[in-house]
Amino acid sequence: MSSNSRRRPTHRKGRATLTRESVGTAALDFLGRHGPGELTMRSLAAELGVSPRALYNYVEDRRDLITVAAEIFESRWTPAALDPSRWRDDLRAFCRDLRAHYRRHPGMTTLALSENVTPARHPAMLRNVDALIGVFVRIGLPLRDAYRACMETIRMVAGFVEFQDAPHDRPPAGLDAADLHASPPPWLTVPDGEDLPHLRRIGELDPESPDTLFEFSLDVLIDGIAAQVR
Amino acid sequence: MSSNSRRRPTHRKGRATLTRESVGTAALDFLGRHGPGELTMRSLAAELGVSPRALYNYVEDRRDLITVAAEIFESRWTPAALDPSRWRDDLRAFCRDLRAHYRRHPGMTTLALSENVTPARHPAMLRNVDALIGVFVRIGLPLRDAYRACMETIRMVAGFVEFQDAPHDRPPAGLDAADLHASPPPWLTVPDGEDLPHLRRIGELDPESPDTLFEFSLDVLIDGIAAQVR
DNA sequence: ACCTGAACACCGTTCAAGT
DNA sequence: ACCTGAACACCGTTCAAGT
Repeated sequence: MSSNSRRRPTHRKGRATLTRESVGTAALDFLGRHGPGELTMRSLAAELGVSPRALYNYVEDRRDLITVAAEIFESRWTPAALDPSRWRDDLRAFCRDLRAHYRRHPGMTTLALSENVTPARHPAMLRNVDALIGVFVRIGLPLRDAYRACMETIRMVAGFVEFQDAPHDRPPAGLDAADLHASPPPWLTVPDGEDLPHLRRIGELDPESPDTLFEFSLDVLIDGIAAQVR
Repeated sequence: MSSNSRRRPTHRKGRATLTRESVGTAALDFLGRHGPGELTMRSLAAELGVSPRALYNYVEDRRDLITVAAEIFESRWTPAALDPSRWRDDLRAFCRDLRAHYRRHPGMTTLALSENVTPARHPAMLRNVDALIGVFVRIGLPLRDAYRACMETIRMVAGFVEFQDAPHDRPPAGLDAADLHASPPPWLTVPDGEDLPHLRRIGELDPESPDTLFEFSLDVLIDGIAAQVR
């Protein structure tokens, strides 16, 4: 009784009371605005208007903070349903949406990885994964292959965002915009004296947007998965 | 004349003279033995038997150090030639070899990414990329698709190593070995009260090795690329 | 119960000085 | 030319003390 009726105060000294979840949400939203390297206990505390020490009342340490942020990140992913009868189109839309989701917090995956945070802790994530596996089963994949295809799908999208979109969306300081939107990227410019005929010809093509590159990756993924159905 | 005949000493105080390349090599090899988070200017200097300040005579800063390490990493990748007439088998072997190469220095890609180091700086890397594009052209892909397929191939392998192999090969402290080699991983264990039929059945299958999972990814990739040939 | 401020052991980087 | 050692501004984390 008393433990239920006596509620935690919702405010303290003019600002909202911190909770484990509010701290994690703040960390996640911080990642939407700044690079992962800028997320420190001190900078987050400053943004919340408390001392760094205060955060340790809600998370165990920096690794735990990132764990909470990753969980909230997963809970915010609400994909559309997948209809097995038109799975190709639906899977394409599903992946486009997942890409947009990852892209909202660039570096989240890499950060969790570098901090040894294991993903898929949130029930919503498990439900989404289960549904994706279900579609692959329905189109005729054996259960094990359906699981593999699910992992491959998520890994492809996450890899595309981390390796392709993240550097594109948050250019490293000291590179001008023209270089960044070029395709092939400047690092594929052929050095003098090298005989690299294909790269040379690609350099002469119109630059390509990440979006059309992503569509090609989707073509490969979807056709590749379809080929596993026997 | 004199600037050529007067060579740099190869040793100093009993240890080999440092160079930009030897420092980068040391950093790369350090990544083969320790996690990326352990690679600091101070720890690397200690391993080389010099003061941290000494490294700054050869690299500009930590980011530059990682740039050099990444270049040497690329120069060490010596893939076998690809024969267009049996491109499926050759591409499979090519990717297995590339995976092994990445795996020798887990975290190299993620580290370069988090430090905003742009990849593909070494001429050897450019030659390998050009050759891979060449095979895709020879099997009938338009040049632009050949370039896309090349990027997709490398990104798939890099993503697999960083997201799948790296956590597997270097388990986070505090997880026992049994959990790690399970498939599905422990984070896909179905919580009580949740109705996730497919995940539940997958949990009952025999655990799967990363190697067979990688072969499935290769099946999807190769069949998917083949489907783009018209 | 939850906070602050000082402190500790790290880190990257720079300065001044040695040889 | 290349090094060392001290120093500075950071970081994560902990301690002791406040309210």
